[in-house]
Parts: sequence; C-alpha cells; structure tokens
Amino acid sequence: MNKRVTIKDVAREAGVSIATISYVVNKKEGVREETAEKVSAAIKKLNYIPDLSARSLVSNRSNLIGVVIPQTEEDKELMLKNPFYSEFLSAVEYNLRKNNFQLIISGTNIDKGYLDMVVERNMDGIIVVGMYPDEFFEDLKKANIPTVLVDSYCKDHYFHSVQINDRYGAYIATKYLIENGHENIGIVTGKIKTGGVASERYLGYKDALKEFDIPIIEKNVFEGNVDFEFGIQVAKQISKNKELTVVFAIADILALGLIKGLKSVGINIPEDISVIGFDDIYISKIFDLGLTTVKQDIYKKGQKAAEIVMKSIFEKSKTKQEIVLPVEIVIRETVKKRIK
Amino acid sequence: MNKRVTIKDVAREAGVSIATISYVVNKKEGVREETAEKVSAAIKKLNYIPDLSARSLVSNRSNLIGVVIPQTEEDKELMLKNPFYSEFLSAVEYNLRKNNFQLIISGTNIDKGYLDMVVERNMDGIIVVGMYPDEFFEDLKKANIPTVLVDSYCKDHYFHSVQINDRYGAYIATKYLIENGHENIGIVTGKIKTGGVASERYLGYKDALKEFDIPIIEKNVFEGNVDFEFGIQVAKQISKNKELTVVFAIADILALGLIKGLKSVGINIPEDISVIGFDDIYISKIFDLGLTTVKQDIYKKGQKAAEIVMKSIFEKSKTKQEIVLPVEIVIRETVKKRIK
DNA sequence: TTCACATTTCTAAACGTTTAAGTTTGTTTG
DNA sequence: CAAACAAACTTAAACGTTTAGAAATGTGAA
Repeated sequence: MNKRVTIKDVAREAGVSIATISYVVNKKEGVREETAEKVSAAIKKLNYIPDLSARSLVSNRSNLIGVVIPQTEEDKELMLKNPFYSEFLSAVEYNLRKNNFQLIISGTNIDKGYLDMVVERNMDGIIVVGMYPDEFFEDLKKANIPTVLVDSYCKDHYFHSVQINDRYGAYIATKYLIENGHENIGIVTGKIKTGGVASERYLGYKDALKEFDIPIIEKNVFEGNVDFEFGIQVAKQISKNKELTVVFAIADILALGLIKGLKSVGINIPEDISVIGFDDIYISKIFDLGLTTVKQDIYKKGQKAAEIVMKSIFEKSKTKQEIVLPVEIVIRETVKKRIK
Repeated sequence: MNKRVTIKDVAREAGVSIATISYVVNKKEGVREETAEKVSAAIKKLNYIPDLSARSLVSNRSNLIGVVIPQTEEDKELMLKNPFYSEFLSAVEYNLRKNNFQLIISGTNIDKGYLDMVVERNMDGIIVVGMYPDEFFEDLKKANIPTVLVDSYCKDHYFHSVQINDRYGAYIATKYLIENGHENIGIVTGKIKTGGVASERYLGYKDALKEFDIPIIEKNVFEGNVDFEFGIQVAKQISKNKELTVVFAIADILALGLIKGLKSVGINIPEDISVIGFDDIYISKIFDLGLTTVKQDIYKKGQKAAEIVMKSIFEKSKTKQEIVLPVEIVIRETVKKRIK
C-alpha cells in the first residue's frame, strides 16, 4: 500500500502549521490570501487528499447517507430488480452526489441491526423507502439524525417525509374506470393489512366504489406480493372470473405481470379485460401496449428526499417537512370504454 | 446528538483495559474465557458499537467497496434505469453484505476524480463495471487496492476480471439466425470503435457472416446508444430497409425498444422481421413476446465480482483471476424460421 | 521455595484530522 | 510612542480505535 500524504506533509511543504492547512482545506476565513495560495500550491504539488475517516472521527461528519430499500421475502436480496426502486435510487444518488454526499444502500436485515450500522459509520442522514415494523422507526428515532421517510406510512409523524396521496390516486383510477362504464372492477394488490401503500390504494379503490354505490365484492380482491410474478400468477384466477371487465393493479409491475399472464391464456387487453396500473415506471414503455396508469414522478420523489435530508443536515432549523407529490391519470391503451 | 458509548466506557464497566476490549471485539486469541464473557456482558449492557472511522484510521480497513457504474452521456445520472446494471448491482450488494461489506456506488464523473474518493474513504476494494478511458485504469493502478473489472475490456490485464465471451455469444446468435434461413441480417449496436462490449459483439456478428460467406453490408449496421430510446428510434430506418429479415440487437434493452418501434409502424414480430437480443435481462419477461436472446447469468457475474474482490482483500496471495462466464442461446418467440 | 516460561492483561503510541485557546504580528488610535 | 485591538497563525488536546511491547500473573519443574 502506498504511503499516504497527510496534512503534516503539506504543512511542512508550505511552511505553516497543520491548523492552517485545515483552515484552507475547509475554506474557513482568517487565512491571508497569500498563505492560502502557498498552501493550495503545496496541496496540489503533493496531491494531498484528506482522510475522511480522520475527519469523521473528530467532527462527526461522514458525508454518508444511508438509503434503506425493501428486501425480498425469500432471500432478502434488495428489491433493486423492481424498477420503481432502481429509478428512485438513481434519482437519490444523482442529487446527493451533486452535494458531495455518498450513499450506502442496504436493507434493514443486516446481522447488526440497521441502527448499529448508522452509528458505526457516523452516517449524516438516512432515507428510508417503504414500510417497516414500528420498532425500526423507534430505533431510528434513537439515532437522532436527519431522516426522511418515503412511502413509509409511519404512524408517528416525527420524521420528514415525502410521498404521494396513494389513496386519492387509487380513487381517481377507479373512478375513471367507473366513468368508462365498468362496474365489476377487480383489484390486484399487496398485503392489505399492513397499512402501507398497498392498503392506501385499496382504500382509494373502495372510496370510489362506495361513491358510486357499487358493492365491494371479496372475490374481486386479489391479495399477494407486489411483483411481476404475482401478476402472472393471479391472471389464471382472474380469467375464471367472467364478470370482471377491468382490473386495477396497484402497481405497474403487477399490471405488467397480469397482462402477460392474461395474454398467455388467450385473453386480449383491453378487448376482453381492461387493466389500469399505478406508478408509471419508466420500464413499462417496453411494453407493446401503452399502459393506462396513475402517474407519479419517481425522479422527483428521489430528488425531494435527497434535498430534504441535506437541508436537514446543513440547517439547524428543525422545521419538519411532509411533502405530498401530485398524481395524475395517464390514459393510454389498456382501458376500454364500455358501452352498457 | 447522543453521547457515544466508546471502548473506554466498556473498559470501565468491565474493569479491564481498552486493549482487552479491542481483542474481544476483534475475536483475537489470548483472552481468558472468563474475561471475554465479562467484556461481552459489558458490551451488551452499554450497547457498545465500535466506531468504524476510528478503526479505519488506525487499521486502514473500511469495509467499504466502491462500485463504479456507467453514467448517461447527457446528465451523468447513473445507468440504474438500465435493468442490466440494477440486476448486477443487486447481486453485488447481496454477496458483499453477507461478508459485512458495504458498497458505495458512484460514477467516475465526480468533481474530485474517482481515485480521490477511493483514497478519501480508505476503500478496501473496487468493482468496476463497463468501459472507461485508459487513464482511469491507470489511476486505479496507483490506488493499489483489490480491483475487479467487469465487462471493461481493459487492454492492460493487470486487474482481476469477470466477463463473458461477448464475441462468441454474438457469433452463436448470428449463426443461429443464418441456420434458420436468414441472410440479410441487420445489427443494432452501440459505438463500435470503443473496443468494448458493443465492439466485441459486432465482431462476433461479422465472424458468423464471414463463416457463411455472407457479405457485410454497411447499411445493415445501426450504430447508436445502448438504450431503449435508440431501439425505438432505429426502428424507422429499419422498417425502410425491405431486405432485412432479422435484426440482431446487441442488448435486450435495445431489442425491446426496437420491437416496440417496429410494432408502432405496423411491422409484426417475428412474421415480418425477426429479432434476437443479448443478455437475457430479467425485465424482458414483461414483454408479451418471449425474446429470443443470448443468455448470460447477470447474478453470477455480480456474485463472482464480489467474491473475487473479497478474496483479494483477505488473502495476500496475488494470483490474478480472469473469469469468463458461459453464454447460451435461449430460443423463444421472436425469431422465425425462414424457408427460402 | 525458586526459577523459567507461558499466558493474560495493560500501557502508551499511533492513525490523520478539527478546533478552542493561546501567541505572534500588524494596525490603529490617543 | 505606547496601548489597545484585530488579524493571522500556532499549539495542543481531542476524537475512538489498534497493536507493539512491557508488565503482571499463573503454572510447573527442580
């Protein structure tokens, strides 16, 4: 391993004390222009690169942001194959990098426990995306560092948050279906009881049905995982339910799986059954049919999360931010108008 | 901010010196069983979490692996929207996490220069995916830490590497097309001159054509970016070229864009034109047609990269590893047998 | 009991920074 | 010209670990 150039080497080269080097490096005032130049020259000449471990040790600043991403149930791999999360991550990384922060991605399921990692690494902030058990959030509170929750539906409104109005989005989606003549509306969703995004969207679905006095039929509700596989899997059941004229999949990835599965059993979209999704993930463009869906701005979600966490680090002001980003329906090709 | 529990606190609690605590924490021998238990009890009681910054400072070990991912040309966002990279990243993260390493993802385009970041953070290892300018690799050499290149086609075989035989993969793909009666074979590819994955796959394409004495026609080569948009874009040109019976897209993401574009101008796949891809990305399942493609094991690529970098960190043995993973053709629905 | 030696524990320096407090130097003012 | 003050710079402690090497303790043989 190469010998490291330290602040001492620079001090010797520039003929000043190490404190002065530190002041110059950190752009603090009280250093004469002339001295600063001498120091800068020495830094350049020796190619001095400060050691962030040392800095972190004394100043408790690491320039590291933890990003918590949901994990698959089976093997606890991060859900990075799910386009929603990779799009989100990309946005977060991009906006954090601009301000010289790096991110450490991870699930909550590490042997130590997440809080330990935060403390170990002196993380400056945390961005959490998705739902987790209450104890997890309790732990985060203890860490007492700037934290932004994204789509977490944490009962405790202690943290900053950015999210969308999932319930409303699902409501307008369902309403749109009803207004297009559909009455037998299925829903494919994740676990409803958990009180997260899936539950909220389910509630929005019910809101719309109630508003139009359409009964909520239990066998029209298909509950499982929010992933492509479940979409495919559920298609078989749906194909048996002849009354259904449309299905609301609470996430695009589900909708895509569903359509794939439906087609494979000879059902045409939207002629035989209509499908509407939620999220407007980038990758759904791949699909041959334009997916009608509720659009949310995933990039902006990541950007906001990054901005808030950084702001919260720099400013002492503890004004909590709870941002709700807008949603809108995007009409493409997978929902057919139905004439009664 | 909370007061940190340090090794001193534990030492006081357990009634031993801080050195002993350190030995216990790091599982070094020479500590009596009895003492170790006393220490463990104290650690648990106080909830002691070692400070990795401090550890890194003295031991030069950070448990941090840098992962370099290509960036988009325009705005330098990481290419995480490209499913190949997110799949790869997921695999790397999963395998690194098992051994208690965290990763810091980044592009090469950070104001400091990548090497600076490596030094700043005392990174233990680096995984690079994709092609970069020679100077970048020269820089990495200077860093002198375990490094694994993935799909980098670095002329200098100084580093560990994991890749596939891209040329051969493209060769068997093209050969498969020829054997199915195709003679006018288009290719949609990235920049050919750069000498990376795109070039290699282009070479494999030429290899097969040569073997069967089929002339290489310049206007059958469509060069652009390796992304979904270019696939769509190029469809128009391809649709004008009436002789083409099949197109080899050197990446699935291109193939998917291409098919989408082709369909939008009324061309049916595979009836009018066949398409073959490369990579077998997970997300292509979404597509309604099964994409015939050259399969590589992206998960294993990430796994191997992670394993090699960790092995290289732990063992002093400097035996260089250059791993080439197998490829195989996966026949699905997008290539039609052509009867002459 | 004493000595030699092995085992366990401790002391203290080192890692590379930041920063409060102190010192020096320079400038202004009565 | 000295006093007062501001500006620029330095000293030294602190951050929380690891790890040689020293010290203490324990064990067994003569």
